[in-house]
Amino acid sequence: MKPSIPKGTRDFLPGEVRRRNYLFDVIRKHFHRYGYQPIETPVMENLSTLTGKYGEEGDRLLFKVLNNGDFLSKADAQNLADKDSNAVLPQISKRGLRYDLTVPFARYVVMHQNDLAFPFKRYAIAPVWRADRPQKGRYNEFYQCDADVVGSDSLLYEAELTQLLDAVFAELGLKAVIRLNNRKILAGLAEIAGHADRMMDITIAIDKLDKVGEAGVEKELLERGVDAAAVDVIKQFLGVTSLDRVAPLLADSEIGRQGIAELQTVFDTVGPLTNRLEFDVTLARGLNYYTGCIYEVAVDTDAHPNIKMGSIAGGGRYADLTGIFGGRDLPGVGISFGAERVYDVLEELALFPEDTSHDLDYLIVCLDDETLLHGFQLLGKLRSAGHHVDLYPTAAKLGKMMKYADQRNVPKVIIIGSREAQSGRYTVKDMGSGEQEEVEF
RNA sequence: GUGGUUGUAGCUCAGUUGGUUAGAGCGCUGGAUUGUGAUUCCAGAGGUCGCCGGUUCAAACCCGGUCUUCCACCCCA
Repeated sequence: MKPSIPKGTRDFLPGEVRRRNYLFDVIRKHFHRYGYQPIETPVMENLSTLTGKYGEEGDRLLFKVLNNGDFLSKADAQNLADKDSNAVLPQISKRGLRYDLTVPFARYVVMHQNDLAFPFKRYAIAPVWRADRPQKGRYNEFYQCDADVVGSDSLLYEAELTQLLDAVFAELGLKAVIRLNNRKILAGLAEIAGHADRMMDITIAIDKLDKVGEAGVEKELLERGVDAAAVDVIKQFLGVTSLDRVAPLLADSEIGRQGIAELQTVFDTVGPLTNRLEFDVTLARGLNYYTGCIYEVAVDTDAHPNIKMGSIAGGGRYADLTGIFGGRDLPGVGISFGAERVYDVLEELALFPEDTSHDLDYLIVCLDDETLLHGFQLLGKLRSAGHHVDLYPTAAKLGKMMKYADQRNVPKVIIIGSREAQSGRYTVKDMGSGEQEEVEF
């Protein structure tokens, strides 16, 4: 049988894992520096925890785990006969793989609220699963790197998370654009347009501006049942890129003014950044639990032209996530790095540091059985001194061993023959330059 | 979930209107070189043409199904 792995999943070679770890380490370091604490939750949650939190579309993309045992005997015979998947599903599956890290976090906060000090700041770097159709930069299993804080509605956290996003991309050497908006501005926009109840339809449509253009947005709005007069109002907002200019448009909306004020506070407090920070009224973000500021980060195509990649990080504030699980209604705000996409971009731009290309400092090779034992002893000595060292385990032909060293990308090879074993002066070859010198350890 | 696309050696890909024995480059193995990889030269091994079925005297090639890849939607990191 031919081995394979499920669609949308991947194996990683050692070099890829080193580069991924570098990326995770950078992100983790900054999470830690900003005072976020690590937590862990199961990869499986009860399906009841997950369903209904991501909208109808999200429910479809949840991976369901089949119950154990004779699960079909407990399913309703009529539902089975009708092949009614939706009706049978809850009878045969009570668990599912997590779809993101935020909803499990909300569940976690409610379950452990008496053990946590609020505001509670946590981070998690872990895989999530979505039964989406795979594309480039889009997998069924992928890692998210989340930092969230619950238990405070201070806008300083919005500013802090903006700084955190900025700091991570600055260290990675990736020029990014951090785009900011506020759901309250979108609510205000919908209100001004006379469709306060249609905010979702409106935001989904205007979110596509950069993709389909103004005419495309107009078409989509009309298709979604927004009348022509409202479309004209909405169009006024589309080209606006500054808060000052959008404020007068929202003067008659209480919630709109609130959104403006919140964003203004964030812009005023965030301080100097390495990357660009922009207000973008067309930024919507799908997850419907966001209620306040929303973030999205993209590669800065001025600095890195030819990079085609969707958003590489995102986040936002949610007012009522824990309420769903019956806890105190704690406000929260968080961000998430799309590790896979950031990885792909770093790879494409060759931004990974050189030292992620190898794992060893030295490889020891020995020319005969007598010196092999000598090599093994040197191996232990160098390892004790903190070096990353490996030994070729037999006395093979030197050419073969050098080739192995080359494949493992070892920077230096220590060659031990009878000459070296006797003198204690080892021949060390620099694989980059090809030069050799004699060294005593 | 909808529509399309891809699959041939370890990798990247050729392969004519269906016609004998399916090729190349890189990689791999061995040798030139029993103390030198990456560079040079020589030789060799390696393929159920994704899988299942159908059409045909004959299928890598045509048809159906299925899996996979990538793309556009939907949605999203």
